[in-house]
Amino acid sequence: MKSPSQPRDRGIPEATVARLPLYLRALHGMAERGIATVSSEDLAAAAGVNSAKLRKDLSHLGSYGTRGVGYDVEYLVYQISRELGLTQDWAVAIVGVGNLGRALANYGGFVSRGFRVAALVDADPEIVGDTIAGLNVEHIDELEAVIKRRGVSIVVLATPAAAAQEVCDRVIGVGVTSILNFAPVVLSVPEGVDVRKVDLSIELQILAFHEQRKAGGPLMAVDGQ
Amino acid sequence: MKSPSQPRDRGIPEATVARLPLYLRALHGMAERGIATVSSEDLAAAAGVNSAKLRKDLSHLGSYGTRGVGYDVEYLVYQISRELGLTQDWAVAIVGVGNLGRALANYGGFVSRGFRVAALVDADPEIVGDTIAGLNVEHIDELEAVIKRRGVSIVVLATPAAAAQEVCDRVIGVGVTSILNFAPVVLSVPEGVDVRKVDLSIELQILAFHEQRKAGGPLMAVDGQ
DNA sequence: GTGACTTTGTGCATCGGTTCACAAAGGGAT
DNA sequence: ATCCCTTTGTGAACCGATGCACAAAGTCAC
Ligand SMILES: NC(=O)c1ccc[n+]([C@@H]2O[C@H](COP(=O)([O-])OP(=O)(O)OC[C@H]3O[C@@H](n4cnc5c(N)ncnc54)[C@H](O)[C@@H]3O)[C@@H](O)[C@H]2O)c1
Ligand SMILES: NC(=O)c1ccc[n+]([C@@H]2O[C@H](COP(=O)([O-])OP(=O)(O)OC[C@H]3O[C@@H](n4cnc5c(N)ncnc54)[C@H](O)[C@@H]3O)[C@@H](O)[C@H]2O)c1
Repeated sequence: MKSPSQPRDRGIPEATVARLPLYLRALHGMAERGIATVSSEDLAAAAGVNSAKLRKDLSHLGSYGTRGVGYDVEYLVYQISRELGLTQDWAVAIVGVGNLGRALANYGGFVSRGFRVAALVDADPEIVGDTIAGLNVEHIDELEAVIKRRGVSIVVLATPAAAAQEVCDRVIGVGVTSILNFAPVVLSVPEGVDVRKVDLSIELQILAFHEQRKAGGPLMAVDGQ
Repeated sequence: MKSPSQPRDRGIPEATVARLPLYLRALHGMAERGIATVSSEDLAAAAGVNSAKLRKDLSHLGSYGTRGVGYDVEYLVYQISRELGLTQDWAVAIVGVGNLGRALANYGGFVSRGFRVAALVDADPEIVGDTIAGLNVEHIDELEAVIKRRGVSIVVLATPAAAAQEVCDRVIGVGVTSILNFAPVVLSVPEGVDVRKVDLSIELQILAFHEQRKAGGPLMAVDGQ
């Protein structure tokens, strides 16, 4: 059923996709330090993963290594970047310019990859019209217009939880299919829309769970229940 | 090999632990709206998961439901909170009080669960001594002293990448074993220390990957390679 | 009390992901 | 040109997580 001339699978496992940015970061560091080639062992160590996993991950993109030598750093950077879609630049809008939205807007780490903050949108008339990180904050009434005008394809939600679903619905209404959500709510979206969530509070709760285990775990049997 | 009187397994799967906070959030919302009992079906919908998964998750904590009825909301809130260690309060230190650290310090969402921001620490003499969110920013030289004095058990790292490993080593040196890392570096830590990382840029890259697939996926075959 | 109905808790098949371990591939020395 | 050494790419076993499907358990109406 499958032509043998097909070099790539065109179906990269989700777990692999999530690690590619890690490899990319490690490779960038190596490129800066003038390292030309790297073995799977070394790259895996730099990315904090097992070397067999790294090799299997990379094998999903194609056969870009040289046996006995390793991987060419520059070439691998290019291949991973292309696979992730970082060879084009992505216009991102941040909706909700409060504590968090502001921090994100001022963050330089986005631009360094192919992401460009193209719009800031808020509902508070006090904030609308301000210039933050060189961008004018636009009114939420303009949401749809701004997204279309600036060619935004990824929306970052940093509004209060109560407003998140409504904003989400509206941006989906104008064709956005990629959303990064910081509000502590489960967004309901139609098929075909990707939502990734970052929830600080959940991370802390997971840490607390393990911390409790480490500290009082074995003791807890005393209460009998 | 296993006593049947043992009510709980004392070995909750990691995937389950990661979802418990989600259930807890949904339950809190229901408690506020005066809902007394809830079925696995409804709770699962509110948390955005499959109901069989929810039931299996909860079954790891014990048998807290009533067949034919569902789960008592208040009781389940208590059981999950206890399991996650949220019945005690956790002192958190934020190291690196820049854009992001400030946003975190001002965020109310921590306190609402059992987390209390107990200390802010930075290296910049311009910032040290300032009061942010009602807390005095302390100097990084005082790091170890502050952690011990305030009983900090969870550290949030919001320094630049270059400083993260050093700060990490130092807090581990005074007994901290739970770290939430925002800096884009792989931290190397000894056995027994938990690190969770939040990396914005990785989330965007994952979204970009899928966005690219949706947009140009089938077209990409044209380049032949 | 009885029977119909609801909903939990879980055994089981399945799936995706991880890890091991090694044959195949290539480079470089002689 | 041949051999040795290094390192990749991957088959296969393993492991944890998911989801189906249903028997067991409990409620509620009468
Ligand atoms: N600050 C943090 O560290 C942090 C951490 C985790 C999660 N969060 C979550 O991120 C979100 C933002 O947090 P924050 O601390 O920046 O809150 P914030 O109150 O400082 O900012 C929210 C901003 O959203 C704007 N807004 C409100 N309704 C809007 C609407 N309908 N459309 C557009 N903008 C609207 C407000 O005017 C405000 O500027 C919240 O959901 C919060 O729970 C924040
Ligand atoms: N701001 C964001 O939205 C964002 C998003 C993703 C990741 N990050 C990461 O989070 C970290 C912080 O980002 P930011 O935007 O707040 O940067 P920032 O430069 O605004 O803040 C960093 C702070 O750390 C302090 N610092 C430097 N060295 C220190 C040391 N050795 N000990 C203690 N404090 C020290 C600095 O004085 C500064 O106040 C960075 O690693 C960044 O890559 C930030």
